[in-house]
Amino acid sequence: MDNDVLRQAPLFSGLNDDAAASLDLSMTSVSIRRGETLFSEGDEGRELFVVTSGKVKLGRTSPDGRENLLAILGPSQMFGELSLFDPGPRSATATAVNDVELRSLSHEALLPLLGDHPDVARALLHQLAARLRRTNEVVGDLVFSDVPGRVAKALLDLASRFGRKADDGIHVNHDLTQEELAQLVGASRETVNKALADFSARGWLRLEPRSVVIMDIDRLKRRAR
Amino acid sequence: MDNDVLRQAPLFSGLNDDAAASLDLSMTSVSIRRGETLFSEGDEGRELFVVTSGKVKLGRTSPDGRENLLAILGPSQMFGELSLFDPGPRSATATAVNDVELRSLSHEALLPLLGDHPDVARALLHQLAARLRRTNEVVGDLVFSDVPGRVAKALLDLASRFGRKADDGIHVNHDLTQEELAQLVGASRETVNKALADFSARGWLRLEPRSVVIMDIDRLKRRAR
DNA sequence: GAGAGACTGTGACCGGAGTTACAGCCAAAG
DNA sequence: CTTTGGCTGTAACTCCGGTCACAGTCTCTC
Repeated sequence: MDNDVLRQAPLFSGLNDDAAASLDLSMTSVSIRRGETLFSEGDEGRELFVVTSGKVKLGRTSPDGRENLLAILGPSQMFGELSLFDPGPRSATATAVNDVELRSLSHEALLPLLGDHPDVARALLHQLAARLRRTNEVVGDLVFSDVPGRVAKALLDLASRFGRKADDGIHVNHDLTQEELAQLVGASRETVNKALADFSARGWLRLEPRSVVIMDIDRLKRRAR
Repeated sequence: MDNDVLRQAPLFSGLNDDAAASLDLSMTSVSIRRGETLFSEGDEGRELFVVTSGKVKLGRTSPDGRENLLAILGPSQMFGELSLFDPGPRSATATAVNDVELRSLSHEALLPLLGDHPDVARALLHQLAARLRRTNEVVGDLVFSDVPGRVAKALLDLASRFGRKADDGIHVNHDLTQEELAQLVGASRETVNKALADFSARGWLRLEPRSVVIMDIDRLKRRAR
């Protein structure tokens, strides 16, 4: 198995090398380009995906066409498993944020693993529990925090996953438009723009297209909670 | 095993009678009264609970003391499993809404089951996936719906779980104060009261203390989405 | 059955954030 | 190079819903 990124995915965490290699063989590769969608809300589909490179956004659309992003997923992260454990149509749409490489695993290939490798079951339960915790926190933020607070929090989350330290600050190439960032925090594009402009005016960060450089992470953290 | 309610809990769904009976033996009973709390956010604790009678609310408190309810749980429902699969302090506070009977299962007693009974693992994955789906929907509602819409939706949910059909409508004894209902939908008590008063004025429902009678469920459904 | 405390019902006020409306800007396409 | 379309930056206007402030009602205790 030639892929470190894949090996770090929670799905593989309980497997020895042999089992991992054999699981890898039963997966297939997919690649999609920025803006293309992998599956849509309402689709049938029983595969699970692991990102090997690039970023994917998971979103839902309201009856009147507005969109809300549930998550931005990067390398090693898994998605699409809900329709697998809780059979039913896909509950969100998966779209490439930039060019993306994925590995996909079918329902049929995964189920036997659960019996043979209890550690896989445990890893998946762990994964879902962690996601549920995180989502509960998002609910709390929507209820308690104002938009600038949620923007700050989203930036910190993106920074922790995609940020790279440099002399002039933490470079976060999130690849998201402000529109997408707004959908991620559940606010309008304009309001998010003003929050960012404000943070920038205070010297907490520098704005760049589809990217920010965080210069004062402590202030940002304080604004977030 | 003398308890049908327990037998319907997802935790037991993959077990034969013997296995269920033996699992039951390793659980202990707990009972608490209205207002008492079972565990609090931040506590250590590695047990999982199943409600056998009554209702429990799961809530989180913001730094400045405001509260948000994640769920109202009734008979056969399970909670507290997050700290079990994703070790860490409890992420919510569990409080009795009325007098409650519970069965509790420790970490140590559950883990071996996962290996021995793959169906249990599958049932739990199913359960968590369903919860995650539901929670994602709550996020969508917070972003897209106004307060009356969320109130309508909450009432419909409570009705589907605790409602009883009668000649004059669906009686929903939710046992929640309007304050608690407000915390459940993420709004202020006053705004929720006004939404309820409005629904009542339109003849969609009748208000009773800690309870409502839904008279026009279709209108309510239309208002909800 | 009187008083206290909790819950419900309503109004006045005000601020945060959505909506609308443009004006730059940049990158890709021709 | 120019044009076009997508993205970013700002301002004016409006309104939903939170806060504050009471009044009315119900229930439980003494």
